[in-house]
Amino acid sequence: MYSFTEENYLKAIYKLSDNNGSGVSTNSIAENMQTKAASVTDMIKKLSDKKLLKYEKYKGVNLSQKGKDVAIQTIRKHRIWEVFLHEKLKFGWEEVHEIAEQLEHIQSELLINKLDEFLGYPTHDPHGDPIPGENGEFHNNAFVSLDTVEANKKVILSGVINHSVPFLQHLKKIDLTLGQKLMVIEINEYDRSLKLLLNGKIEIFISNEVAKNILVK
Amino acid sequence: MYSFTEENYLKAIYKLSDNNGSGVSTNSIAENMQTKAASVTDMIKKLSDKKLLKYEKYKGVNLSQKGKDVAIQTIRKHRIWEVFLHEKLKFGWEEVHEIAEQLEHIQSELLINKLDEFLGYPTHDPHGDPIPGENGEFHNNAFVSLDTVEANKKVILSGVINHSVPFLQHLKKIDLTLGQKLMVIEINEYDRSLKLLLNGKIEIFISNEVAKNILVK
DNA sequence: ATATAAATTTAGATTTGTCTAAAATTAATA
DNA sequence: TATTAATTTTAGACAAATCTAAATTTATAT
Ligand SMILES: [Mn+2]
Ligand SMILES: [Mn+2]
Ligand SMILES: [Mn+2]
Ligand SMILES: [Mn+2]
Repeated sequence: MYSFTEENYLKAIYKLSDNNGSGVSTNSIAENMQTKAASVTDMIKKLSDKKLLKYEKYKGVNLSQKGKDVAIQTIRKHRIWEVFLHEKLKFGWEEVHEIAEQLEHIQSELLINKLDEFLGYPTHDPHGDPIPGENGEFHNNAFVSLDTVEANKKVILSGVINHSVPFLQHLKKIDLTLGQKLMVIEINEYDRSLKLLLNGKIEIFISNEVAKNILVK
Repeated sequence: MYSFTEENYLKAIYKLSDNNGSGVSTNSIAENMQTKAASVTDMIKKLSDKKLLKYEKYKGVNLSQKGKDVAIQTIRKHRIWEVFLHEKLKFGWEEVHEIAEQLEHIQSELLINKLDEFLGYPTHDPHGDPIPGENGEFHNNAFVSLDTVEANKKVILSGVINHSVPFLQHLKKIDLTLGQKLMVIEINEYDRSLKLLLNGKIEIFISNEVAKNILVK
């Protein structure tokens, strides 16, 4: 139905939309897609012709309902594939994104629904991001970032805000993985760094910078 | 590394090669790929420049070792994905090919090897075709077509020669599925049609045309 | 051996997606 | 407000893959 490139543009524009009604700028899309502004202008003209977004010269773009639908379905496919790669094929959570970038463009609704069933209808991907349903509905995840959690409360590591490979590798290195049970046992007032208890056993220290980027429930 | 189109051309040429040293003709490639001869000429020039095949004007093409390697790895990916779709996602054997045509182009050696491991290193795809190993080695399957099997010998349905969707749907309709235990209990001399016993229970009749296209072991 | 037919290649165009450099518009600043 | 700066769009080109129509080469038939 839609090309790889079209799906990637729609996904990028969707992620850059703040729902403030303000159009997404050409430059921000170009930066996000690692391409040039001129290429973006060319492409948004095509997407506009196909009624996937509304485009006003020099004013940026806004996705139409149709455009949002395609973007959300692409995100759904991406995140379901990430779950498969992590849960079934045992890829690290820092490895799944790149491969899912390819798999998200496979065209078969039946495939993604059967895969969803095979995985037991997961609600979140390995980074803690919610997986939209078949009809595009998002259920809000009530995750909070670890730096806001009070001391001596048991929580479960459920996601990350920073998705970068270096950050994910760092978490892996200090044994902070998805599903990990943990408790804040000390909060240093000075720099808001934390002492954590993992699985009721090991104690580790993390900086506030790291804590801000960890989601727990 | 190589584009979808390049992989598809190499796969088609590989399948059309008879190993007689005789070049694969432009027209046969065009027919196989559902494209025009002129497009084939354009593409084989590019593949020749990349040393993936040897091309002599008006004389057809022969894959180089490099070209064969790419073709075989693409076939490997295709067949492993078919096993996944059939075994894990419960797609019918008439449905897997089309989706595998897309999945075979996903680029990640690690992915296909982890998938291979996840599936328990399958040796054959859902149509009974052998899956080449990581280094391209084919192990010969010793399957025989059902019309050559003598009466009262127990065999297992292990593959098909005709891969067409209508043929596979017909087999499904008459309960002939992969792994089915069966025995020839009567061979009609007149038209070489067969009476079969399925799972030691049900008796069915099949024509010689059907029997010729079924592989058993 | 010539003529006709079939297969193959070339010439020239098209579509998709990209780019650089230049022009036009909008935003920022003095 | 006038000038400069930043953003965005256009113009023109390019690579990949495809096509149609015409030219060329090879095969077949008289
Ligand atoms: Mn991702
Ligand atoms: Mn993710
Ligand atoms: Mn197949
Ligand atoms: Mn197959």
